[in-house]
Amino acid sequence: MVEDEKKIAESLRKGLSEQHYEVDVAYDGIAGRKLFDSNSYDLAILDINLPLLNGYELARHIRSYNEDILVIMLTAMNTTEDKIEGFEAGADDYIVKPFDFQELVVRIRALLKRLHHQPGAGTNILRVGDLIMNLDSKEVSREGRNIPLTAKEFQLLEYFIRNKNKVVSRIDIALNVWDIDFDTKTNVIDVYVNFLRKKIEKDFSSKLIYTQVGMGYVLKETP
Amino acid sequence: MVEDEKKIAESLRKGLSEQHYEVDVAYDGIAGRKLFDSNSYDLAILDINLPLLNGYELARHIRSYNEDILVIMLTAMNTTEDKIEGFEAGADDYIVKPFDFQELVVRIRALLKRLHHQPGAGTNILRVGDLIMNLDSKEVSREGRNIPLTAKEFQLLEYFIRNKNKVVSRIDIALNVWDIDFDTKTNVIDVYVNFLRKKIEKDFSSKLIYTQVGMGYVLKETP
DNA sequence: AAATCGGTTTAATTTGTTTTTAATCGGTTG
DNA sequence: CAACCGATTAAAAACAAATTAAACCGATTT
Repeated sequence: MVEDEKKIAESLRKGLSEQHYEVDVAYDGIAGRKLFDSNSYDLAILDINLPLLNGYELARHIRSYNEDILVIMLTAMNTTEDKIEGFEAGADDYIVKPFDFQELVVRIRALLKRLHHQPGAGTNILRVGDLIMNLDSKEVSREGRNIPLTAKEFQLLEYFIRNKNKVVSRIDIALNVWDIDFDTKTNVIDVYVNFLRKKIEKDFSSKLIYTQVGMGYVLKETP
Repeated sequence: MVEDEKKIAESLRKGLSEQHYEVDVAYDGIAGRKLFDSNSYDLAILDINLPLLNGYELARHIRSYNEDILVIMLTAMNTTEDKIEGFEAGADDYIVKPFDFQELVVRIRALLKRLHHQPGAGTNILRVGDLIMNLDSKEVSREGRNIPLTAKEFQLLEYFIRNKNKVVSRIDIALNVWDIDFDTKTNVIDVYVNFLRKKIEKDFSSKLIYTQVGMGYVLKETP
């Protein structure tokens, strides 16, 4: 928590400790930044009007180093513009003072429940944009249209989806989809990528599989 | 969105559509539940005082069926008890009417950014000043603009970044990026440094790669 | 047991991009 | 001012990927 009004800081720290949260407190922006740089936190509660470095800048600093840390802005500044700036700096929530302590606690809980929860963990469905893969029924569809795939095509696509936005090399693919070692002699992978492209891209409006010459392939949604 | 006041529902639907969100609307709790049972949504916006089935119950229904769907309560009920009940029913955010439409939009965005983001999937990112290199997606950007690099250019830049502020000799580069021994006959390195400079410095305000005559090159941020 | 079928792999060709070479230009230094 | 070092450019060579057709393989049918 970074909060320069020591009374508020202390009462919050006490309250949160009682809720079994571990809290470190800094009283100005620079001290807050130091804390974040040398520790590993789940969540940050930031005032905006802080000495030395304001809450927006501190939020941006935290965001640039770690996308996972949750950020709550806690401030008296209550115009919509302030809130928008707060969220743009990377905040996950924005609470206006004065506020009820209980509300802070439930909002913290709501955020933390998302932190270590793997989205999609319960389901056997993978998706990238409008492409949907059902791991149980082994069905794949795009724009609602069903696309029949063979076993190898399905495995390859599953590998791509599980590594979406990440360039995977032919060696990665060979190892994980074909269980073969480094073997330059074959071009099965290229052929299968071509098969997949024909089925999941041809007749559709947007590309999904991109070639990075000399590096591999990457499956990603067109923004 | 489940909202029984048709005027509000319609104006929100219109506004969100303009933000390129796809929105379905129901005007009572049971109709809302039907929508969720037969569709696959990312996010729900729920009023609390709804005919037939109230917002808390609907939120609980959604939660029991899918932990991933984000839920925003949007209601005139503004006591702390109401909020706590909303969050306990599984809400991710709670907005009190009347509210500014812009605030709703940024809060939706803040939630959605968490939805498909794999926490802990520590993104492999290197940065020097405003230059950002993503080792997973193999993307490089400066000042937010994307800069496509070829495989060798990428490897060379990665080597520079990993040795930032350090003068690296051509021999170092040859050894680490080209896997070749000291071979005066070639000038590939000079050519590639030139390629890089064209892509990451030309059209940008500051230099990054400096030549140390007789010693090598150094990548550093201009202070 | 042969023929067929779907799926997988190999091989060869075409196409496109990247990498390397080599020659020239330009500035700095002894 | 010439020798040297690096920058720049264009063209050649090398390489990587896309595409196509045909061969192969195993399961199933005839």
